Amino acid sequence: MPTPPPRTTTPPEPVVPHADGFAARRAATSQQILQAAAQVMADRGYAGTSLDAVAELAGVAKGSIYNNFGSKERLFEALIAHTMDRFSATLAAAPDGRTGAAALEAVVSALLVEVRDNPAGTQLLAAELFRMGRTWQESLEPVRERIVSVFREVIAQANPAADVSVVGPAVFGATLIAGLEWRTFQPERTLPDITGVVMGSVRSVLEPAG
Amino acid sequence: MPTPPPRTTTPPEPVVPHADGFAARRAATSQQILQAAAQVMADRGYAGTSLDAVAELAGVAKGSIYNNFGSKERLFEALIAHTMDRFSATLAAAPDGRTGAAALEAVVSALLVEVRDNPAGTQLLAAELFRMGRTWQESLEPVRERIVSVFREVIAQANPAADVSVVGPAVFGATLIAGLEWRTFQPERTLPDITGVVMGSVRSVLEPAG
DNA sequence: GTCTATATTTGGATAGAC
DNA sequence: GTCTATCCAAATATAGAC
Repeated sequence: MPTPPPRTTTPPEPVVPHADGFAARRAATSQQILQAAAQVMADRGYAGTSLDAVAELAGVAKGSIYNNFGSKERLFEALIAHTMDRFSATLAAAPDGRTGAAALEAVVSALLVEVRDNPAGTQLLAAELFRMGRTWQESLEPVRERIVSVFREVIAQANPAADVSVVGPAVFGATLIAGLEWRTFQPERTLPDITGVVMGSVRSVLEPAG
Repeated sequence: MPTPPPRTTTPPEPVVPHADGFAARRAATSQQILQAAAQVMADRGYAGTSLDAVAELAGVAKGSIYNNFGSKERLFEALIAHTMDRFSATLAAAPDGRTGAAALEAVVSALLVEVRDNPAGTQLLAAELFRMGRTWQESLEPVRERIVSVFREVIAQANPAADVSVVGPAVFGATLIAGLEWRTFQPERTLPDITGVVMGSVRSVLEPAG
């Protein structure tokens, strides 16, 4: 490949996303970088993502990534933390006082909403979550644990006899995979529709035994 | 890192795995490379795996990888194909004439057996399966489809009213995630035990409606 | 057809201008 | 604090001996 032509993206333009006054303009580039990183890493995974690609998509120089995050690994950790804040907050708050089947349905629906509305974050999580090598185990295991624990707890509350250490992950997996399939192959279907089908598939976890 | 000491692995030894006569010695190094690639890629993923690491683990020179597979991408494709042969053959053959709940239980159990006995292949598949970028979509989408279709078909046979396009992936996801959790955190539990818990979680897919 | 170099490219990280 | 330019390690791929 020859020398790439000096990119024509308006260079000095200050890029004010939504001029809302004064303070909230500070970490504008950080947000752009995070968003771009989420997109690229969702496609190619952590190792497969080059910071050149992130910088190009974010519309910033590669040096800015280092000024804002220090290293590729710390960028990834910041991205995971950012994604997790949204995930865990949404899932943990979903029951909102409900109990039993209603609580489980709320959690299932909340996860499906994330799959639909935050596809980059969801796919990054799904793809990296299964890497069990000691490399990421430290930074990703707590993430998996926090998500699964929401399912475990709501199921345990609804059915104290349930074997939540296996059933919790099972319901989580059913929701996640069904959600990915929904978003990819049947996006025209509605959230209540898919929620109902998933709940219908796993509703026996709330019943005594088989 | 200084010059690595000239590796002490017995260099010229012909490495005859199981001297069984004549013909079946041909692709010995290919098998070693595939097995090593499965192990390393399960930990680090495709992009995170260096051919140096594969060559070292396989006990062959890096040049041999190129003689046998041509490129890193073609090695990965061969590995996926190899893993898929085992997966799809096992899952598709699992029902073995059974119908209804017994057929579904056989498929669930067969997937759990793979998770237990073929951890490298399972994790590679799980980790790479969720990458939706057009990069791997072409080579991995058929893989996902073949696996999910086994679940869809056995459920459709057992319960014609089931919404298999969503329920199939849901049961697959429940089994896969529960199996990974089993293998990682509770390996002391037995296969029939886990199979029973998973089946108990999703048994309602075989019933009329909720 | 497997090994030991070596070539070439990619990509993480840094230095210094502005 | 963002950019351009550069360094350097790592990794894909190739050449050629044996």
